Order: sequence, then C-alpha cells, then structure tokens
Amino acid sequence: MRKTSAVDRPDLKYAAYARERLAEMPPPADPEGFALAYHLLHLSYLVVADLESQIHRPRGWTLPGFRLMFKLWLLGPTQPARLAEISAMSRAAVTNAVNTLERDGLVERRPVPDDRRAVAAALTPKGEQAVQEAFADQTRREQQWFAALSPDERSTLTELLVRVLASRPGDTEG
Amino acid sequence: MRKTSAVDRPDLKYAAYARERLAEMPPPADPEGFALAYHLLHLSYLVVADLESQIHRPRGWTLPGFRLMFKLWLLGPTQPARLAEISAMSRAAVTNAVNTLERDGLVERRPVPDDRRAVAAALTPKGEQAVQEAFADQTRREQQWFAALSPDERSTLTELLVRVLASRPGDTEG
DNA sequence: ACGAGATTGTTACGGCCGTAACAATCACCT
DNA sequence: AGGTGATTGTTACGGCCGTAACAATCTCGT
Repeated sequence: MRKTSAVDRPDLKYAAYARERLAEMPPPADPEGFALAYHLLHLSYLVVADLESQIHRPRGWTLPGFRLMFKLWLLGPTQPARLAEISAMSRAAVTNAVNTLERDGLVERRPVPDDRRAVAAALTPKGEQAVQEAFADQTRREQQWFAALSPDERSTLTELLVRVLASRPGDTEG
Repeated sequence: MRKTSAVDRPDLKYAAYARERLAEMPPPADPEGFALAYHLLHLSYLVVADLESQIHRPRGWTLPGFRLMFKLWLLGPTQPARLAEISAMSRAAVTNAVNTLERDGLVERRPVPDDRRAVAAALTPKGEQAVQEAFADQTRREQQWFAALSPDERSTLTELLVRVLASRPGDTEG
C-alpha cells in the first residue's frame, strides 16, 4: 500500500517552502495570499491537464472543444459572440475552436435569419453523441478529483468560489 | 454606485442554468459536481487572464514567465527538469519559456559542474529586479481578487484546495 | 434617408503547452 | 571495462488563446 505525503509532491513541497520564505519578507509579501492563489491556479491546471489527457485526447478531441460542445448541447444553436462572453474568451478563440470542431464534423455553422452578420454554431448528430459519451466520463473523473472532501466540504468550497467570482474586480479597479 | 448581480454575469448565469438542466438528468449527471469543477476552472481562468493582462503584459512579459522567474528567485539557479516537476509542466515547455526569458535578458543558462547533460537556469540582475517589481503588483492584485472573503474564509478555501491537491488521483486510477 | 458608431465574425501573428522523437550523457549491473 | 537502461535538454509539430486589424452589417439619432 503506497502512502503519499506532501514530501512526495514536488509542487506541494515547493509551495510550503515559498510560504516560509515569504513569511520572512516585509509587506507587500503575503504568504497566505500567495498560498491561496498558488493552490487555486495549480489545482485548476492539474485538473485541466488531467481531463485533457485522460478523457478527451484519447477520443481525439480536446477539453476546450468539449466545453464548447457541452454549451451547445445545453443551449442549442448559439452565436459565437454569446459563447465568447459566457466563456470569458475572445471571439477569435471561439472562431478557431469552431473551425476545428467543424473540420471534425462535430459542429456546423448556420446562418441567422434576422442578422446577416451573425452565424450560429450547432451540434451535428455526431457531435451530440460525442458530447454525451464524454460527459459521462468527465463527470466520473471530476468526482474522483473531489472525493477526498465530504459533501458539506464540497458545498463550502463551491460557495466560496462563487462568492469570489461574483465579487471579481473590474478591468481597471485597483 | 454600480451594483452587479449574477444576472449581469453571463458566465454565472450560464452556470446556474446548466445546474438546473443537469438536475433534471439521471446519473451520472451531477449538478453539484459540475458546479464545483466549473467554478474552480472558471475562476482560475479569470485570475490567470487578469494577472496576465493587468500586471505582466503591460510590462512586456507573461504570467508563465513570471512564475518561472519567481521560482528562480526563491530557489536560486535550478535545472529545467526540476522546474518542470515543480510546475507539473513538460520539460519542453520549460525549455521554451527559458528561451523567451533568455532572449529578453531576464534569465541565463549556466553549465552544471557535475553533469554535462544538465543546465541551470538563473536570474540575471535585470531578471531579479523584474521579479521584485512584478511580485509587488501581483500580490496586491491577488489580494483584490479575494478581498470579498474574510481571513477565516480564505483560510478555509486554501485548506480545502490543499486537501484536494494532496489526494489527487493518479494517472491511471479510475 | 443618411451617416456616425457599434457589433459580428474572421484572419494574421506571437506566445504558451503537450506529445513524440532525438542525441548526449549518466548510472548501474555484470 | 562494457553495455543496457534511464535521464537531460532540445527540436518539430499541432492545438489553444489573446491582441489587433479588417470588412460586412446593424443601430440609432438627426
């Protein structure tokens, strides 16, 4: 039975060391602020890399592609501009993602009747099946990631994240 | 005085809608698991994009470049392979990052006496000054991001993230 | 009706990241 | 001493993302 501790994890060991070093420094150094930001970004990075390599790449797709298709699955045909603001991405990134998905036959572009500038991205039947299959796998993998927390703890974590998201600083504040 | 609510935030509005839709679906659909993973990845994405555009790009650098230099600042001259495992990145990504930083005169490569394969990346004086300046700005910006939480709440959030990180699933588990 | 300003989607360019393949070097066992 | 296997750093290639610039189209006030 293999037991893993913080010492076996170079990233956690580094974070602990950095926190100690920052504790010796004068403000604005902030050991606890550093730890919060570091662990948040690092965990997200690991989850993204894991979902990408374990779930989506073996199927020949990507996580960003899946996330876009998942939105189309829930929302139906949607304009790139709306997908961009939902995802907080640039319109150019959506264009590129739709290009790749369209090339693979998972998504198609449709004209919008009322606006000749606009285009709506929509799932093809192949894309819809692809989303449903990957969705089940991704859900199970996400559950594994957070299995170490109790339901109450998971709920607390979600609530704290949402509070930060709802209060996020504007582009020029500060 | 501008008041912002969830309805003004297309991303939060989408997350709430998705959660409702998933609640109507049979397992393995998991509305709360989805919300946790979605908000975690989304918040991280926003913080990364914000630090990049507000702090580092105006100075002519990038967030990944800063994070690498910050590690060198704390650790001293370090081999790319060690930077890669600390950061959970590939060695190729470190090579590319060091190339860019070296081109800009912020980092230099040094031979390692005991191992002729190895190279150590080290901050130049220009790089060291750059890290210190950006560090102060980044710290303040991170504090703004989490100002909506009390110190206790921030501590709880950090602890929950660390628990997940320490228990993370292996490459092939599940 | 018309023109200024905003919006939509696209393209070009550069940076970041992973995988895969490679040569050079090291470690270790026989 | 020799040879197998592992490690180090690099390069090539493709995907993702942002910014900036662009043409086409829509909106709205006059």
